Amino acid sequence: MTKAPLGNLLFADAPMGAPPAPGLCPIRDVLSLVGQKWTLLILIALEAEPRRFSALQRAVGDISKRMLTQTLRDLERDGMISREVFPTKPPAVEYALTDLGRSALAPIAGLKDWANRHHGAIKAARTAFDGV
Amino acid sequence: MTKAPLGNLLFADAPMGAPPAPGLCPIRDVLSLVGQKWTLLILIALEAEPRRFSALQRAVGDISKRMLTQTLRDLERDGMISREVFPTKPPAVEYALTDLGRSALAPIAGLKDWANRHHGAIKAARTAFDGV
DNA sequence: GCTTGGCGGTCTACATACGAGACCATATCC
DNA sequence: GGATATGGTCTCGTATGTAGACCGCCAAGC
Repeated sequence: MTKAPLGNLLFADAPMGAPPAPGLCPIRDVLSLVGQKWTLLILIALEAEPRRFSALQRAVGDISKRMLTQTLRDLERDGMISREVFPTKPPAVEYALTDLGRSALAPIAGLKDWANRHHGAIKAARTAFDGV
Repeated sequence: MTKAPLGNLLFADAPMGAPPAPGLCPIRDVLSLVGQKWTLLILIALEAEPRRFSALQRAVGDISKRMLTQTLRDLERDGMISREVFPTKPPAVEYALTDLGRSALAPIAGLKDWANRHHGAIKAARTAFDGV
């Protein structure tokens, strides 16, 4: 019973026994998105209002175009944001949160709260550990 | 006012204007831990009871000793788990969740719930996107 | 005509993260 | 002596993440 490796089920309700196929474990899937460096930042930047490519880059500040493009693609692929192209003279591209993307902000806020509450403890633990 | 790049504050309450120093942004810090491949798996494996090194490796299933060691070190450094060595003949080492580590399981559960609820939508969006 | 600058990206190069497996010292079992 | 188990470290090669230069298009300035 407990013989099936955790890696296959990843504390989700996925079937056991199978090799760790992609898409098998919800949490793993979601984390591989959320865990990326810029994902959350972009979601937050879009929370208030839709933004265009360059506006996003300016808002985030230190992200390269390459990473911005890639992260936006990933988010779009997962249905978290929408991408709309306006055929203006210099073509404008606007990105906006979808309902799915907006719904993700709630659990993320929970994580953010935890982070803010316990960040001091983490930093203290780190200092103590490194000081040894 | 909105001139300070988001990257510096990372939607947390960190002071603005400074370069993105490590440890400045709680969320970034926490995510760099949680976003690692094995971190959550190990926290989950330790949720029920403390475990020894080899027991952890067997529980997770497909993790190498190298990654197990490294992830455990990181978790210990951040005060999420404790490490206790028993001077038995073949020395035994037991890992357990600290209070801090245990407190992190709550927000993680929130994320897990969201993942389970919306994983279908994400997979559908992915299929649609890839099918284009 | 020529340059300069913004827009929305792609392409190339490097650093880090990850994975597979050898190796170590000790001790027990057969 | 050989196999097994303990808790690791070390080296190597590969996958992935990240940054920075580059590109074609168009508009404005001169």
